[in-house]
Amino acid sequence: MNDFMVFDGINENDVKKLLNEFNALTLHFKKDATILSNVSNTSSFFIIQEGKANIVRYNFNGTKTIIEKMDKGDIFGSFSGTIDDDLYVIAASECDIITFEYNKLISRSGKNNEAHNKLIDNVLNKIADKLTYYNERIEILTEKTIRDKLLKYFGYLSKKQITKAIVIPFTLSDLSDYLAVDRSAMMREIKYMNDDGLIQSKGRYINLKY
Amino acid sequence: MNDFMVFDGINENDVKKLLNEFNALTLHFKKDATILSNVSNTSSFFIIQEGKANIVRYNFNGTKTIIEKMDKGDIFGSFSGTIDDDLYVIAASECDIITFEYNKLISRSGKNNEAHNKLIDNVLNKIADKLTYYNERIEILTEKTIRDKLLKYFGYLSKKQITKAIVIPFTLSDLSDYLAVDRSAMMREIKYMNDDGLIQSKGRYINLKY
DNA sequence: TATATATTGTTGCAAAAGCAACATATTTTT
DNA sequence: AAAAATATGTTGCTTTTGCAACAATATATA
Repeated sequence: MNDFMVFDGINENDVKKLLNEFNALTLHFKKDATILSNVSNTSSFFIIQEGKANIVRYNFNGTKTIIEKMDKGDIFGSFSGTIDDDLYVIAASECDIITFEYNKLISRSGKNNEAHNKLIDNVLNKIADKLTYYNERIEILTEKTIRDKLLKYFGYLSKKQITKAIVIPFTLSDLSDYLAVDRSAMMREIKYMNDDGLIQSKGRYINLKY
Repeated sequence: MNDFMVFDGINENDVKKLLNEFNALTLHFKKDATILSNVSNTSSFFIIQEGKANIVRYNFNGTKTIIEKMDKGDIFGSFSGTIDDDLYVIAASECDIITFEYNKLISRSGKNNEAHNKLIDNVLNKIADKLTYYNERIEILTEKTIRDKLLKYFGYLSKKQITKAIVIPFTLSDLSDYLAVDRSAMMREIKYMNDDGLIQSKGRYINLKY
């Protein structure tokens, strides 16, 4: 989701010491393996050391919904935010996951304070980033029309990519999922926006004309 | 949003000491006063000690949107999550706000460790709650039809209120805002749901029949 | 207790969006 | 390089939703 790691700013030795104190485990998963079931009930804390993972809901009708796509450096655990118990974390690629008890993170011992402080700071920042990301999505989803959703999304993207020549970072199908609209209806709207001169686009490459 | 305070589990004396160390200020605001403008750029941390406040966006066309309603015990600051700069925090009632530099919270001195640890734990939990709340809203907003949105919302509410005889905790107008749908269309759908025997409702009082 | 203000409830009509069923293009796998 | 699998692009038709403009209650304020 964001590009920093929770161990940034802590030297490698201190990271080792901390993980040791926490009785942390590093687990390896193959693609599509279940990393965690029943997300809301875990007392553990997870860090994606390497690879990708998704938070997924399996719906009663057999379909699955990707609640969140996570990358290297992302964290998850019961704080990931849900009151549902049908959520899973699934490896989206081969990945290495560090895990330890959430309590260890919070309750500090005397030693290694600097490193521990920095870690907590990083975790807070990570969660804050997650909040920002969620907030952004809510802002988009509360827009009434597909066009307004697209415009808001493009706006955010333009801000992040610091250009009006934006590139959608996933497939258009995924975009329609993200915006929670029908894909064909979204394609139609993109066409209309081209017709109206609002944008000039080809596939995932979009030029904002405003 | 949730019912615990960030100072829960810390004795009053330690709270005072901490706030002193943090150079915290307690500010009083009258209803509709601006507590904070440019939310995303603050380096301060805020706690609602008493009263209510809203995170609000003033749209270019003059309308305002309530992004989040906050109560006693809620916290806000740049972590509140937004990349926009047109957000304000407005007092929704008379209120007392505690504020100090976010840095003070993170960087721990030698003394008062127990209390400080507990505070950070509470803050993490608060933010995690916020995440849960946001996540829930996203889940609802991604439902396709108004009926599905209502059903999902009612489901969550039923879980929280531990009954099928739920009471919507705000006006139906506010509910339509929360669901991001037209109010009259929502009213119509509620009527249809009554007709279909899915629910039995009168105003904000709803009996789930499933 | 009037009066004003806010909330709930209702409806016809128009606009937007979803669905389904394709064709075409691109990417991945064998 | 073929074949298979994904992804993109398009359209007619139907359903859902939004909008606007009300009436009827309920709640707050003078």
